[in-house]
Amino acid sequence: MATQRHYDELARQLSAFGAIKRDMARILPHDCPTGSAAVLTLLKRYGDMRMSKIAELLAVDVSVASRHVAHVADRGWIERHPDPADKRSRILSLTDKGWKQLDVLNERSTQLLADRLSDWSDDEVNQLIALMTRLRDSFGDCRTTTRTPA
Amino acid sequence: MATQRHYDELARQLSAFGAIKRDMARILPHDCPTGSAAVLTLLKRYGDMRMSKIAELLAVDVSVASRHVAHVADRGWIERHPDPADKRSRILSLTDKGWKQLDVLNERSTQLLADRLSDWSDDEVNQLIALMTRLRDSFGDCRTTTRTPA
DNA sequence: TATTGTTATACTCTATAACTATA
DNA sequence: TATAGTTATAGAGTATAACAATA
Repeated sequence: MATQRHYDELARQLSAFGAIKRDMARILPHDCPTGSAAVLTLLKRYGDMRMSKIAELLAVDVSVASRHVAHVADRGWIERHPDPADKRSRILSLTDKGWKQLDVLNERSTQLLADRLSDWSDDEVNQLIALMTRLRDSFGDCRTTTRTPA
Repeated sequence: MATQRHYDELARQLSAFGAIKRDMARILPHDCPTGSAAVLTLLKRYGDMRMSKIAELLAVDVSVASRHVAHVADRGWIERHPDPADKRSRILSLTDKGWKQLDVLNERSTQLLADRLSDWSDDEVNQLIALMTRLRDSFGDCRTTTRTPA
């Protein structure tokens, strides 16, 4: 349990983090915005999956995931195969073009981070990753939170 | 200098952080979106300042800051006084209504964080804040980064 | 009836560019 | 001529709700 002062500071850091995300977004090819990149990255990391799983991992509504997926499918980076076990569902999988696109993304993000984090040690990066992971866990499935009225 | 694997993981955490920010946004009054809340919070923290300073602290373009500021000014939460020393400029300051709005924001965000971070120690929160602050410093003024073409 | 996924609509945030007023 | 700030426009991300197809 932390103090009020800490909450203020954390809220401020969270708010200011947008600038970092925008910095990362600026290096993306302009036909591959952050939503598309996120879909490709998840498929690379976790393998084939269905729409609903993508939405869960992105922590967005299924309708949002559907849009991002449609965009990368239009570019030929993934394919949507009907699930034999449930014809309502579609299984997403990376194409060869998708893997090539991932190489581009990977090269660019690595270059950016190598530049920005040139004076960070392995250990520091590990600590940050660990704490960020824990924070995400603590927030859990955020989408269920009820919006407070004015 | 960290390894490729670390970069991947950090990029993933950064991407997934949006869910946390959206969770925080959901508790806001609907006439006070994140941009407005950020302006009020900065004025509370750093005191009166001009437009350009707000934009710098938010790490957004001045046009964006101008919109957020106009919104909170329309609600009567801040006032824009002409700067006697430079009539092009305007100095922003919180009104009594603004301070009351900040009380509301503070209560809500504290409640949310107290819930989400109930099992975090003071020390852990401090570590996270320190590392996030350092990360922001490492990225510096992100807005100058050149966009890469497709 | 319930669930998977798509689409239409609306809102927030953001950057670029054109513009006004002042330095 | 350069700078502070405003506004119009456009693009990306998101959520809600209505809908189609299938379970």
